[in-house]
This record gives sequence, structure tokens and C-alpha cells, in this order.
Amino acid sequence: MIKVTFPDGSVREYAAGSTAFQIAESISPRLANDILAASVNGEIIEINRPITEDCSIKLHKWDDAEAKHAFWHTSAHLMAEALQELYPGIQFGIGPAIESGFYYDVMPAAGTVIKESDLAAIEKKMAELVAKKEPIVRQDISKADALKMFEERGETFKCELINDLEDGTITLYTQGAFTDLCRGPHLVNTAEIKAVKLLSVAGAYWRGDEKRPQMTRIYGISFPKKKMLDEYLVLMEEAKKRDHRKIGKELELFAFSESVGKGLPLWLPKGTALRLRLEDFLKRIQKRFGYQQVMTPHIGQKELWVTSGHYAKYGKDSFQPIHTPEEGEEYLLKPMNCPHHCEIYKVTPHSYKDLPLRYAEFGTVYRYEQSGELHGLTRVRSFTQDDAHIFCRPDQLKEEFMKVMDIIFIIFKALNFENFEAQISLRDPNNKEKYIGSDDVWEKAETAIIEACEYKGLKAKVELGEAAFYGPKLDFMVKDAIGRRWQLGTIQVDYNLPERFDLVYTGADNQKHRPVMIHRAPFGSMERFVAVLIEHTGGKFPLWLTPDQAVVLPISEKYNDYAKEVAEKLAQFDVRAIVDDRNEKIGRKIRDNELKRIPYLLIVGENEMNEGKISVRKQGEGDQGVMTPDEFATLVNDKIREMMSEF
RNA sequence: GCUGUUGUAGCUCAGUGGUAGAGCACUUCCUUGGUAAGGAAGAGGUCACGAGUUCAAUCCUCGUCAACAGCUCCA
Repeated sequence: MIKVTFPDGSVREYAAGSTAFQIAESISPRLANDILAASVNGEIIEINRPITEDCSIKLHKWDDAEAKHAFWHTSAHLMAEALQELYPGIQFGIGPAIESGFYYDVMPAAGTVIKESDLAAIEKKMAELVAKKEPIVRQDISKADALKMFEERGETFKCELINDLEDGTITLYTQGAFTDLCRGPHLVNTAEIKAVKLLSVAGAYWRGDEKRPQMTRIYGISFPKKKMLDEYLVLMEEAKKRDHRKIGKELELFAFSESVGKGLPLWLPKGTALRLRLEDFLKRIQKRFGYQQVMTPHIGQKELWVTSGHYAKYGKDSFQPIHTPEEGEEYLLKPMNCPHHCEIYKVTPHSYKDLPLRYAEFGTVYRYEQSGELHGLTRVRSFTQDDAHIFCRPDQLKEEFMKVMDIIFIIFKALNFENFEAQISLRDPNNKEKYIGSDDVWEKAETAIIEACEYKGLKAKVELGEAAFYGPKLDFMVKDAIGRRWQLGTIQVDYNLPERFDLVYTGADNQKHRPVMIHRAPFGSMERFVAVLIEHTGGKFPLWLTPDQAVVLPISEKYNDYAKEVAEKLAQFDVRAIVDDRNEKIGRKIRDNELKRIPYLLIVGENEMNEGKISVRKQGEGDQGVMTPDEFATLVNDKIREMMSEF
């Protein structure tokens, strides 16, 4: 007999060799029917694997990530089985479950291409296989046998994987005619997979290496019920409606022009209004935190970038130098603002009493991103960082770092970005030549960041090898409408640039000392931040940010002039209202998404005009009563002030 | 940069080897005042660009540009 401990702490006894399925069955047949996988002493296993010793157990139903993982992993195998039948000679790479769904990297036989239009046929084949209700069988195999087996099948990719595995830990999973090298765990039968949708085909490099062969990656998702798939697809459709590229076009916030060049966004009047309000908001906070605004040119001499180290590292992959009539003279578009700010620091001598100095600039930078990387406003070639550089004494570093964290928290709170993730990016200890600066300096900087996060109680994921080449950083990520992660705020500690630019301050001991530098951008870039903001709000911006706060609707053309009068009056109070005087089209215009996103609707007709008033409605809240334009402006401004005073 | 897909009216898209269509938007008129109304007429497109095949190309072929999905990158 073995003792099995359940999550609630209760303990039951079962015969040795019982399976999770049998254990579930002893609780209720329904549970047994629902479970897809089980955690036994922390290891996730199939529900038909015999359990031979005392353990703690957790039974996983579909709602658990562990169950979904097994489900999707099995779906990947099922797809592979279908591919094996449909494409003789196909080779397999890896086929894991991912956050939502699964994929398999495959290499079809030479001359064969799998296209998006082929997916339906593969889905059909998968459905046929599911109907066979094939059990999935797990089998241990020695390394030598595994190699022999996959070599015979000509599976060079699998052999490479096996070579990296340790003998004694290798397992195979088989369903029907398909056997795959796999650690598991899996479902016990493919029949559970009731609904499959293959989503897309893409190229993916073998083992993520640009220099190795590109395989065909097929993405898909599957569910235990058809209805769940339908709901998922509807959800994805909904998410696509929040795409910032779509809304940005609809609301006339920004645009791109082939003539200007790809990745170079044009901010339209409304988008600019929105962005300026964000900038003003941050400026207000920064003023309170002791920042000073500075301004610097968009170009700088080549030597500046040689000094900073950027030229050697990125010169070839960036916008090419600007030449002047002067022989040998070269300027570069700035890929960042730091060197300029370092030069500002150097203009005057500094005492330890002056520090910290905080220079802030909304600085536009230019980076030649790979063409395939460009993406709406989230990844562009010219963007404006809400940049600042803090020059401080080493003993001030931690406090300054935490103050920057505070600014980021204020901003995320103001905009309801609750689901952000923090990531501490450190150096790759095995690849130190990728970075500039001494070990000592790196260790100090990395420690400072980790301690600051601990002090602030921020749960941050630590990633090795993700640091900037000049220093470690703390990044804040937010997801977009369809779950892609984007880095927004960033705080980076830098001991290297002060060294390279020979920045100094005079200490209490009358000696020269090296300041530490913090790079930081709470928004990250205005472009990316606005993009993510659009996706979070679906274009319904909070009152204080929205490009237009109200729309004035005269109920017939007799009141057009009065409507315009109202809008002008409101403008005097800094409330932006647009007049929609196309009276005969009111119904249609209202249908327009743009107007639906404006928070206030002001209706004017005979009664209102005679009394010098307006009827006020608010999106989602209905009638707000009849009032004068002054009163309305006060109402709006009070709400904005209330919001601002919170931060 | 790589793999795949796409490019037709302001927007969303249909379509054809014989120089183009719908819905919405736009203009004018009629109807309707209180809020996602209806009717009539009209304007609007070198079918991304360049070359080739053809009697004839928006459609077939190749190239270029741009966009989309993913990979790789990301100061």
C-alpha cells in the first residue's frame, strides 16, 4: 500500500501501482472523467502511469495550466502523426505546447512546401485520427537504441536532440503509427482532442539559430470541446478589433507613408494631442522628483559614438553616417540620448553636493531595425524616448533607482496597467565579451538592482544574458491585445559611460570621483506606450487623455451656430469638443466608432439654446443633466484635476 | 534579414485573360427633429510599381516596394 496526500492535506491509502485515474475514480467517477494529467511529487505525469511510492498528488482538470500543457503537447503529436501520413519523408524537430496552443517544427521532404492553404487538409486528417481513439503508450529506451531507431528513420534533427540527452532519461511516446521522442507528459488517448484549429504556418530556425536550417513551424490550438474552440476564436476576433494599428487609423492618431519610409511614424493632430498630454503628465511628475528638462540635437559627430562604444558595436547595422562638405567629417543620427547628456554633464564641474543630477528629455532616436521586425507603433525606426539620465554618487544609487521605480508605479497606476511583469536582465556569465566594462562594476550594478527590487517588494523575473551591452537593467513588460509582450518602462544602471566620457565630481575629500549613471524611460517610448495604451483601452481613453472630450450635436441646423458657440466657449476652458453639424446624418455619424469613443455627448436644441445651456450625456452613464457650458467645463476640469491630484 | 501570405474606391472587401463591382463613408435633393432613421441621384479607381508572355494583362511569369503572421534580432 502507498500513502497519497491530497492538496487539502488529507491522506488516503491505495494499492501500490495505482494510477491517478484510479485514485480520481475512488473520489468520483466524474472527476476521473475530467482529469487530464496529474502532479505526483511535483512531477507531471499521465493519468495511467502506475504510482509506486508514497506521494503528494494533484489531479489536473482542463482549467489547470498543467492539464492544458499535456493536452496541447499531445495535440502537437497528433498533428505530427497526421503530417507523417500526408507528407512522406517529413522530418520532425520539436513540437511543444505553448502559452496558448502548440506548434511543431517540421522539415518536409525536399521540394515539398506546406502552405496555409494546406492546413484544412491536415486538420481533417487529425480528426480522422482522433476518431480511431488511439491510446498513447509511453516507453523507456536506451540512448543507443533511440539513436539507432531515429537514424534508421533518417530523422537527423531528432538524433541531434537525443545526443544532447542523458542515457536513462529517454522516453518515447507512441500513438497509432507515430512514435516520437518525448519527455511527456501526455493524455492517455487522442480521443480527448475534440476540436482542433491550425492557425498559421511560419518559418522558424532550427534551435533558434539564424545560421541553421529554417524549418516550417505550424501553429495550432485544440480544446476538449468544440464550443470552447468557438469561444476562443471569437475572443481572438474581439482582440483583433483592439489592434492599435486598426484603431490608430480609425481615430486618425498616426499613419505611415511609403514615401516617408517604413517604420517612420507620422503623428496626426489627434495622436499628437494624446501624446502631448502623456508627456505633460510625466513632466509634471518629473518636476516633483527633481528632474530638469534639457534638449539636444538629433545628430552628433561620429567621434561621440566612438567614445560611447556604440559605433564599434552597432555602426554597421544602423542608419549610415551623414557626410558634410568637409572632408572626412561624419555625423550619426542618434540611436540614443545618453552621450549628449553626458556632454551636458561635462559642461560644468560638479561637487558631490550637486548630485544627483537628473536630466530629462523627450529625445527622438533613430535605429535601423530589421525590416521584418517593424510592427505598427510598437517597433519603429524613429521613436521618442521619455528619456532621462541620472548622475549620482555610488551611495545614492539604490535610492535613486527606487525613486525611478516609484515613477513607473505612478504611471502604471494612473493608466490601470495592472498586469505588468518585471524582469531583471543580467549579463550572460558565459559570454562576457559581449559586454563592455569590468566584472567588478557589473557585479555592483547587478546587486544594486536586485536589492532595490527586494526592498520595494517587486517580484521580478531574473533573465541571464538579457542585459544591455553597457549595463544590467530592470524592464517592465505589458501584454498587448493578443497577448504579445512588449517592453515599456526600463531602468538601466551604467558604470561604463561615465568611465568612457570621463565624468567626474569632486568629493568631500577634494578628490575626483566617478558618478554612476542611471538611464531610465518610464514609458519606454512614446510610440510603443501609446500603442499599448490603445490596445488596453480599445481606443476609449480616459477623460484626461482623450483627444476629444466631447462632441456637440445640434438636433437640427437651426442650432448649428449655437453648437459652434458652445465648442468655442469650452475651448476657452481647455475642454476640447468637436461639433457634428451634419444634422441629417446624426444617426449614421453616431454609429461611427470614433464618436462612440468620445466620453461626452452634448445635445443642443431649442430649449438649450434659449437658456444658454447644453444637455449632457456620458458614455455608459447616460444623462448628466442640463447645464451651462461653463458648468460642464468645470465638471470636466474638476474630474481631471481630481485624477491628477491622486498622483 | 529569413519563411509564408497579401496589395482592387476614403474604409471593409468581392471579382474577371477582352481597360471593374458591393456595403459603409463622401456630395446634392427629399423625408425625419431629442439620437446607431429612410429614400433618390451623383462623384470617386493607370486594380502597389516595373518588366515579360499575349492580338489583348488588374488577372499569367519574374523583379521591386509596402503591409500582415511567425522566426532571428532589438542600443
